[in-house]
Amino acid sequence: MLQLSKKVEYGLIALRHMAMKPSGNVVTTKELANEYDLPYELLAKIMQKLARGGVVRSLQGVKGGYTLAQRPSDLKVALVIRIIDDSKPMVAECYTEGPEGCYLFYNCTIRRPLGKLQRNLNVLFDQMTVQEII
Amino acid sequence: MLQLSKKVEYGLIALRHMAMKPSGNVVTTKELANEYDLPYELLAKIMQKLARGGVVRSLQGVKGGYTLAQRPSDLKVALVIRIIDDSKPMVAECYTEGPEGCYLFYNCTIRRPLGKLQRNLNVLFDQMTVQEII
DNA sequence: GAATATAGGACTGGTAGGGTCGGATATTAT
DNA sequence: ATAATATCCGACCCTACCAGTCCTATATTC
Repeated sequence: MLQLSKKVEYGLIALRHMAMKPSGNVVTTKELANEYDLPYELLAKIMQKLARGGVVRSLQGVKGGYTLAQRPSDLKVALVIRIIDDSKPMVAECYTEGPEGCYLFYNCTIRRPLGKLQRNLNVLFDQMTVQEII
Repeated sequence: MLQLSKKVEYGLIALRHMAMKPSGNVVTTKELANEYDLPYELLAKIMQKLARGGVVRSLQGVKGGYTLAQRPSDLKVALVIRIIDDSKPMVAECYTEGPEGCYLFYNCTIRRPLGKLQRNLNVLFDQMTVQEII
């Protein structure tokens, strides 16, 4: 359906929330889940991914939580998608791999033309930062 | 994963094929399936949808098949997606329905910002025609 | 050491997408 | 007429993926 996954949505909501607080402010998953009524455990996983991806910094322990590891103006939406969904936002899968990825590869007549669309899409996601979604 | 469905891909391949033939040329599903090694029955369904959607004209019977019902330069990729997938290419589902569609609606903080991205995406798909993918 | 936070593996359940099958209908050619 | 060949269309399967849950381990604070 060509649609962002809920995970990405939740991730963006969380990052936006953090971006609106003063820099360095610690936010817990619980707090986020309550505030936006998101499933806690799922959100927790997302935050962990964002932490592994270097987008947020995690602090363990009783006073722990997450802080933004990058300035919102530097944080590209494309990166968030890549981290959470383990993939670039792509129009067709054939843009990742070579001939192995798609049995149509040589027969596929729309790969090249769709590339144009793909590039435009990339630009879109690569330009938009978390700063802009505040 | 934010990716075009295979159905849409197949549909575009078919339409491109037809667009390259002289106008009015009749093409059968069988021919298309053989040429591009696509699953016949699935492609047949897609062609039927395109016919119902007014994108191609169907001719039944032994000498039957499909012809383009619109000039390739008029045929928007967005329309093809809408017809085949029964949906607009959307970033988030909340852009279809009102508050009923999404329980987050009022809490959702990214709807408005994502709208910008959505509009850009719409422009992309609305501008690109089948003519351009030849 | 109790409380509370992240870390992360395992599992479930629903749904949509890709693909298949069977039969009905229309048209042409023999 | 009837055989051949095309679209039409409903029903079905099956697999993969996604959202969501559960449970346990680990780190940190008080």
